[in-house]
Amino acid sequence: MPDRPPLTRDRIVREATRVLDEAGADRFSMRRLALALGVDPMAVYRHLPNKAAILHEVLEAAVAELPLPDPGSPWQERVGALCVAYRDLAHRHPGVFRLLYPYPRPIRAELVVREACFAALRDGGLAPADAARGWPLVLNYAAGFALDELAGWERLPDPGSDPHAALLTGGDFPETRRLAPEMARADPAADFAFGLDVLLRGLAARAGTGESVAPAAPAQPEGPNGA
Amino acid sequence: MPDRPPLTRDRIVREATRVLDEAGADRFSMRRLALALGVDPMAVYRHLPNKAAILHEVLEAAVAELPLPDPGSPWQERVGALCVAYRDLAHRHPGVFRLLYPYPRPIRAELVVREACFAALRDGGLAPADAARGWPLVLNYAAGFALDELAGWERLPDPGSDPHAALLTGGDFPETRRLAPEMARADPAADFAFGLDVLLRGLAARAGTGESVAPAAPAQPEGPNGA
DNA sequence: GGCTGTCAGTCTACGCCGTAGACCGCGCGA
DNA sequence: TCGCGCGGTCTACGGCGTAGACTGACAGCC
Repeated sequence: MPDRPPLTRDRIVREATRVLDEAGADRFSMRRLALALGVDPMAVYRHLPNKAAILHEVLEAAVAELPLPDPGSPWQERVGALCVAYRDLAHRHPGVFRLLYPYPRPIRAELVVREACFAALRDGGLAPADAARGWPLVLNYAAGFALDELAGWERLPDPGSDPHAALLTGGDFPETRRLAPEMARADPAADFAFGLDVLLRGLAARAGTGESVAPAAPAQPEGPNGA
Repeated sequence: MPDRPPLTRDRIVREATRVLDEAGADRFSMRRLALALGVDPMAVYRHLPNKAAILHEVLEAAVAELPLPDPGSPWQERVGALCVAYRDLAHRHPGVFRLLYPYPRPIRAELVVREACFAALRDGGLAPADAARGWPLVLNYAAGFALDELAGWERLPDPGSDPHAALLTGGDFPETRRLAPEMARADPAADFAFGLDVLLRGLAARAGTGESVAPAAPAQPEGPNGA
């Protein structure tokens, strides 16, 4: 093993990201990672305690890549920018993103993204409780959309076609059949814009009313309520 | 191995569902399933070709459990009922649901659910293209919300607390800190209703305009919301 | 020089995993 | 009676994550 750059936590995380994106999560193994690093599988354990820790660091690093919206721009633009950032991340790191989305543990780097989202929603006039609820709403939209896109790419070929089309022949699905041409006309950008538009319209409408769904128990006499 | 009920595809799928929900996806193995069935691991292969096929059938069976909304009720109620059905499914089959959501292959049983959703959205006055786009929007909302809930339960204890709270101590997150009490007041039902409300308001507003984002070709510079 | 400790990386081995392929006993039609 | 297919079993292979012992290079100190 001549003149190989020394193993570092950073190099491991970067290489793991690459392997994950190129090979997919289920083909990612310690042995494969070590091979890519030109190193014995056990060498990695000098720097990170186990496979789970490696994956966690990969996710942290990926989320840390997310650009934050300009706090000076209007709140809708900021929410939109966050969604776009998530979608771009999914395109850049598909393997990582598929791990990230249903990931059960909290990610440190996500805090700043959340903070930006909260601030935008508050500026949009949402009551505190609704701003708190808005974050998963926005995140889930962007992430879910991106995951659908990734699944579609994976499916190939004929990217525009409806994945269920082949199954349609049996049953009785008039609406689905009617909408098939719409779905075949793949325009992810327009689709994404549609969902974002619906979300923002909904949030704006909600902010307009000034109301909030009453919390379960009136235990707490409601803190800072007015914007 | 005395007087054991005969192995059938159905029994395998049912037992696999149970094991998956109780042990989680990463502890689900052919050997564990076979043990639960009281049978040699290889016996299962007489009925289903491999592990992936078993998981696929488990997902099909789970999705087939989804109740369909009453086609006579108003469209908003129907969309809401679909979301609730997905959430209930997640509660009933957490292990399965975690597999279901980012699942890349199409599920036959989902066709009827999609059909119901399309019909509701069309009845809500959405243009065909938007009805097609609305389905993933609605599904992703319900599924994403349910996944968040599952992750929260898994995390335990102190279910109401913000998972990031412990990480907050370091940085500067005024909005997050301000909303912390809101987030600690866990009321999933109200949270779910909020998101649904936002979604339905957005969809209704969108239907009201009668407009639809133009499909790719005529290079309309931007949708109603430039990102 | 030798002695010691530390650090980076390697080697071996264990117990899991999915599943290919040979095998076995039984019931049934001929 | 025979043969055969069907349901189930056994053995084995290659790959997995990682514990634990090991090796060599180097630093500090006498």
